[in-house]
Amino acid sequence: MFQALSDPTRRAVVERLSRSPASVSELAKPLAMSLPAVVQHLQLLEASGLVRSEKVGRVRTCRIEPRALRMAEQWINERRTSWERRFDRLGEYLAETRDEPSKRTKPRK
Amino acid sequence: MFQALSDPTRRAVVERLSRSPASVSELAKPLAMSLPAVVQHLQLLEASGLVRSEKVGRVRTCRIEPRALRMAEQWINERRTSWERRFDRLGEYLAETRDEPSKRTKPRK
DNA sequence: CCAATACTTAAGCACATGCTTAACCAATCG
DNA sequence: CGATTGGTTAAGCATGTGCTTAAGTATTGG
Repeated sequence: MFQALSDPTRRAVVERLSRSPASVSELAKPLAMSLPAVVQHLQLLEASGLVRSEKVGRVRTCRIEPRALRMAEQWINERRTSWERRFDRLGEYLAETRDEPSKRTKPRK
Repeated sequence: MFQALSDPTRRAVVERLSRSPASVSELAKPLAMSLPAVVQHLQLLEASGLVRSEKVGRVRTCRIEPRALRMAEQWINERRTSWERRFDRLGEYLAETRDEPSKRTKPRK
């Protein structure tokens, strides 16, 4: 999924789709590349779960899948907050042990 | 930055660093690859701003940079909420126009 | 029905990526 | 000191990625 978001073209597609669903050729229009190239990107986005699409008649309409985005968001959030919590505890520890030399020596185990 | 997060090894490193800072060889230990390979991943992570490191003596200590994570998180969040807001408005529209046939015909243009 | 539209499939190619090994440098340790 | 530890640099290689063009296949408007 991060794999899918790692390409600028695909992020542009996600950005476009975050506004409204669109057909393949609508998505391709602003992108300086051939239509098959765009389709390949869409296949990857769909495989990653970030985009869903369905074909009616001869036009395939693509829309974003917010659940996948939410998962990616959550992964990052967990790592970040995990670190920040640790950082906060360290701050508290430093505050507590300030001017307390007895607690500053040998805090290990 | 998403580029940096697109590799499983690098996500593992971020995961490890989200718990606590670590030296290069500590990071390398659980990874089934040579040390230079790990260093290359670290260089990429550092170039992306996700990780910061400093060398004291002969050991380089790496730590996570939460600001970069926050930015990635925010990018995803914006796209997701943009879509969900649109979705909500559509829901309202449908609710409003329910049982109002005059508004349901020819909404185009 | 015929042609235009909207993709789709397939093959191929250039460059990026993720490794490897070998050789090297600089701090420590005994 | 000389050996070890912790990391760095460089070169090379296999595979992956992001395109391309060419040649399809359905659908649909006139």
